[in-house]
Amino acid sequence: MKNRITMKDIAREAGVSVATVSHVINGTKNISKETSERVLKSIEKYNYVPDSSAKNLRKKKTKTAGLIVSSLPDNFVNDMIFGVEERAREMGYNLLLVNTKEDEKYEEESINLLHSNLVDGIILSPTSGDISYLNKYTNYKFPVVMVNRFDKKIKNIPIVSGDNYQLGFDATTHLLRHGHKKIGFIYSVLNVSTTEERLRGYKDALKQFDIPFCEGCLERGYGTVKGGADAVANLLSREKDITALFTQTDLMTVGAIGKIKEMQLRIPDDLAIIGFGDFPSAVIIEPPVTNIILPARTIGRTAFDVLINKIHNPDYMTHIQLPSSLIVRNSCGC
Amino acid sequence: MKNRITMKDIAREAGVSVATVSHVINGTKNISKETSERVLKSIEKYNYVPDSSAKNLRKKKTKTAGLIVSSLPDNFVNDMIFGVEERAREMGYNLLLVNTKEDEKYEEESINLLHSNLVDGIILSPTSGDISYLNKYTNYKFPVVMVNRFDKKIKNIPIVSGDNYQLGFDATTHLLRHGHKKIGFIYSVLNVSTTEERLRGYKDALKQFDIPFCEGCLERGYGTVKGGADAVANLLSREKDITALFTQTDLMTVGAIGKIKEMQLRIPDDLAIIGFGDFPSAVIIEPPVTNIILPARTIGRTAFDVLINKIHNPDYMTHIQLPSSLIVRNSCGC
DNA sequence: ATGAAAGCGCTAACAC
DNA sequence: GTGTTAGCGCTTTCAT
Repeated sequence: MKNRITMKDIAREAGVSVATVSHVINGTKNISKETSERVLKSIEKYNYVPDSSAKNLRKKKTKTAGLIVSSLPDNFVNDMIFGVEERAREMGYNLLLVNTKEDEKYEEESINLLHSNLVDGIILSPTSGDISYLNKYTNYKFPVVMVNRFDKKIKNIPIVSGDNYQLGFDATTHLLRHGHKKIGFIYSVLNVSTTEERLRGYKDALKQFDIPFCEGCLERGYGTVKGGADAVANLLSREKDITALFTQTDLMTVGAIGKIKEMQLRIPDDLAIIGFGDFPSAVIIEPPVTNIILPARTIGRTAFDVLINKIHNPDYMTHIQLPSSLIVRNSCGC
Repeated sequence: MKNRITMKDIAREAGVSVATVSHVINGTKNISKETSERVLKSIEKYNYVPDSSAKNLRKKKTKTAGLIVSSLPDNFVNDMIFGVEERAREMGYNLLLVNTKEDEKYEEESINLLHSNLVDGIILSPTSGDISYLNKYTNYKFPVVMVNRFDKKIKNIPIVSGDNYQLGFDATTHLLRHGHKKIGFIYSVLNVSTTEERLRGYKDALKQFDIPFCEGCLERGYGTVKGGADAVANLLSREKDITALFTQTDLMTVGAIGKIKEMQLRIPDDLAIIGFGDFPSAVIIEPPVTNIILPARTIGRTAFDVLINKIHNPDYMTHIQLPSSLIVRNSCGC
């Protein structure tokens, strides 16, 4: 393995000092055109790229951000990830991706590692566990922003999320307007702001229609197709008079629909359904499925912008809530 | 912003030298139990984490890998990404994710940047463009492995991909066996091994059934739902006697099915379809769609393992081809 | 078993 | 406009 070219080599080759090389690379000082060109030529010739580690050590910045997601990757999460990635590169940052798969311990380990000057800041979509350990980092101003899921108990941490309360309220209201009185709520993770807020919206919508909240209408399942199917089966065997469903992830929505069809129930006549999160095939399913969505890509992009602000100003705070929208198709009864 | 704790601080606190601290952290030398415990205690107390940049500079290794993908992210690519991510973390590596979106120039820039001691190696799913610039890196043994897509022109680069030739052959043969004589082939990127290999398989299958290859049966579209729909419309308006379709990405498959339904054609009676890449809702679509798949997650994981080998041994070479499998449902006519 | 010190490749303050 | 040099925080060789 040939030894790496360093700035010193370039300097020697161009007959200048390393300081000069550094300055022409970074444009940090006026260097005469001739010298500059000579340096550039050597750089070209040797295909030289400044060592990032050395630079990072010296500048105490890495120009990379960490993105830690915890969910089973569904369409929403994937879009959000690519939103972050897209914005990061637009801003000249690299992106370190970590998927904790709801593993709290691994989440803490990851943050600890990234925090070691590996990244300038972290965008975190946390697990449902106890994440108060985060205060350890945010307290002394290591830039962390929460995306999608948030936890108000953590101090000094900006948040970018969807307006999940309104989302829950709107989806439920829509079903209520179609005359449904008993609406199943299928989720995958509890103690997480997304689910909790939607649930709050769901309950408030019920209240507004003077319909009592029924504890048995809540059903938890694994956040996969299979999980959605199982949840529907359980829910329906327990609460026979449910006439509508509100599912919380696109994978579960698909599983739910599969199970409903398998049970020979008709959508939306026997059972109406609204899912959270759009997915490409929603239109071609019979009937086309009504989804309530959040702008995943924008949430990701915005989270990155907020992180940049936080990096530049350690006291920066905000809670941005992006609005949801209902994509009305037919599974809701419309 | 409080100043970062360094090894020096820990050393002072514990009343030892930095060398000792380093050794207890890394277990690189025998340190007496008492000293060791004292050091550990200080580390704990200050929540100290060694600076990664300094460590990387010194060791000339970063324990992070770069993953550069170029495709519009569909189900296959996403699964592959998480396969790489999963394996990376199992092996104690971090993952830098870059999506070039088929932008050749950005791809080259990214590689150049990552190569600057930012990552120990790169897993690349290249654009369709001319990537011979890669030789510049692989020639002097910077570890790069190609995943999914490959280009034999690059020297000294291991490859992990699906067996796309067999995939194309099998999918086409399956359709042929159902009696189809004119099969549309809908793809999104040309000059890329995945498409080219599948096409080669497609042609060979045709040959085996003594059916002449029809140039007009090939249709290119943008790799999205809309792209798939448009491609079908174009294809069908030109070649009216096509009775089966083989689409190359899951998004295009969905778009194609949507368009077919919109045209009031029946699947599989008027038009059979097999798509590449499975997607969660394939089962609940009417009719359930037959897909031919590649083990995306395994491909990702394997690519990472190959990268590790390449990092340890600069001369390591291989071309691993993972087999495809046909998920027979009903859209093919079965 | 522990410590002193060199040096990884770069940036930036300072000198000329 | 250009060069000298200290030092970022760590690992590691060599002493003791």
